[in-house]
Amino acid sequence: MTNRDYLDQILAELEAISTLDEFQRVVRDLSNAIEVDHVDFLWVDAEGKNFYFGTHSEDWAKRYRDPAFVRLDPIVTGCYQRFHPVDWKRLDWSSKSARTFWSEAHAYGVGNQGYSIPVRGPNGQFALFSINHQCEDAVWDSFIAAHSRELILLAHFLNRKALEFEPDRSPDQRLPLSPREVDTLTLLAVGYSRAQVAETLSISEHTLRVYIEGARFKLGAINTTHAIARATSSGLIIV
Amino acid sequence: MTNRDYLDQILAELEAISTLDEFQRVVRDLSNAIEVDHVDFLWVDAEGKNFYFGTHSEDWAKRYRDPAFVRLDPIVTGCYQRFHPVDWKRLDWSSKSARTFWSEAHAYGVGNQGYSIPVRGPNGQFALFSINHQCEDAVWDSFIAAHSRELILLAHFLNRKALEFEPDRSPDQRLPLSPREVDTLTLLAVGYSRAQVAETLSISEHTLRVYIEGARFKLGAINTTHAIARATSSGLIIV
DNA sequence: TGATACCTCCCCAGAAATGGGGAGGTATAT
DNA sequence: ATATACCTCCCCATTTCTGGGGAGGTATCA
Repeated sequence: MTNRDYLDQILAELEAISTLDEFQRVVRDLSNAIEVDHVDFLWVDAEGKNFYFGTHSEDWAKRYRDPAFVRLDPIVTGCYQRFHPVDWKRLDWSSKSARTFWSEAHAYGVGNQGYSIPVRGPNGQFALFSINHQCEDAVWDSFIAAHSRELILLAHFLNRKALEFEPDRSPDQRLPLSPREVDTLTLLAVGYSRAQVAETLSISEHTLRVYIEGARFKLGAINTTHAIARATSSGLIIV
Repeated sequence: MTNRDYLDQILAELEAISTLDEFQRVVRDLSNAIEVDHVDFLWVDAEGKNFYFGTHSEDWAKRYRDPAFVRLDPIVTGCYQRFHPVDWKRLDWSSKSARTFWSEAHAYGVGNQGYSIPVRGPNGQFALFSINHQCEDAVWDSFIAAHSRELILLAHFLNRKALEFEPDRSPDQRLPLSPREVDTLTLLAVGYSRAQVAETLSISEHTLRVYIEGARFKLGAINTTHAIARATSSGLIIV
């Protein structure tokens, strides 16, 4: 990573990838390119399924493929609601479970320094690109200061690539909601009852039902709650 | 943008910003740095409120501050569900409303070439960084090929900065949902009725109600639908 | 050890949502 | 010009959700 052209080469290599195996290989090679002990890449798709690999041991990786386990990791939970890249030192390690997790990670060979970059996709997909190393704070801090931009770009490209492996849920393949259907769902999503929505939109409640049912059908939802969940999580309505 | 150190300088400048005015100024200066006719930055926060500025005319900008208007722009709608940066030429301009929009944009001084980069925040925040220019296709294509990485990084940093101006909705300030509450909401979000959820979780429907009400309270939601909308859009549950 | 939060169970009545079926008027696109 | 999608209105019976109130056992954190 000392030479910037090296980054260009990695990104070009990443663009060219077409299989998951190649993807894994490129990610693993990153630890040499970046010159850190470990890198890993966690990706949670729109359905909540996990996808993980890196240079850590296979035992450790296996645990990350369990969605329930992942949510125990303070690093993941710490980054999930955030946007900025995070140095692991800055996370909250005060709780007992967090410290347990940390010592367990150590046992699996995870080093003392880490830096994670969260990136997100359009339907709530979540990618976390992390680098991990064993060294002193000062060394690490200056390393991060020097390379954070390259790392961000890498995280961005890794996420983009991961998205290509997701089954297609593009908007073109969905029936688009009509304006009234969007209005209806939007108001329902902010807690209005059907009567209130009908009044707000100045239409009869009967008419309203037509929209709700239309939206349910288009979204493949079996009830209103389901429709709201689908519409919000796919960005069709904004709450 | 010919010199890469220039990018570093811009990013450093961006980091140091603390007011919206400075932010606007830096964004506008980008058109010189990147050497294009126009740049603009649209940002939709977690509540759906818009935030827009750039080098386009104030009249044009005014329209973008209306959330309803923004959703008419084929560029915005085209990027909203996507992840990759998009060249405007590749968008769907076939519909009449899209063409109307385009000719109107021209009347406001928008050039023929454009490139937009969508980036997202943890709670569904959406940023769209666009550059716009008047030139021939070949010139534009090679320009984009040369600079797409810098532009992506810029979009990323602009979004990060914009998030700093958002009122704090960090997870720390929210009451966390209990595991059972998450289970409950998750199953409701996939369309289960209360009876089905109770059966799935092997608890009584009465108990289930306690969780639903607990979750509603914590999310500040006035009914279940509202709670689902909040939970999905803030990533507390994954659908 | 005490506070706090979590999980679990129960009743009842009123309010709201759902399912199914039918129909006319208006834009817009091909 | 014709098809397609959208917007609007209406009834009835059944299922589902909501509001309010009460209570005991367990884990965790300070």
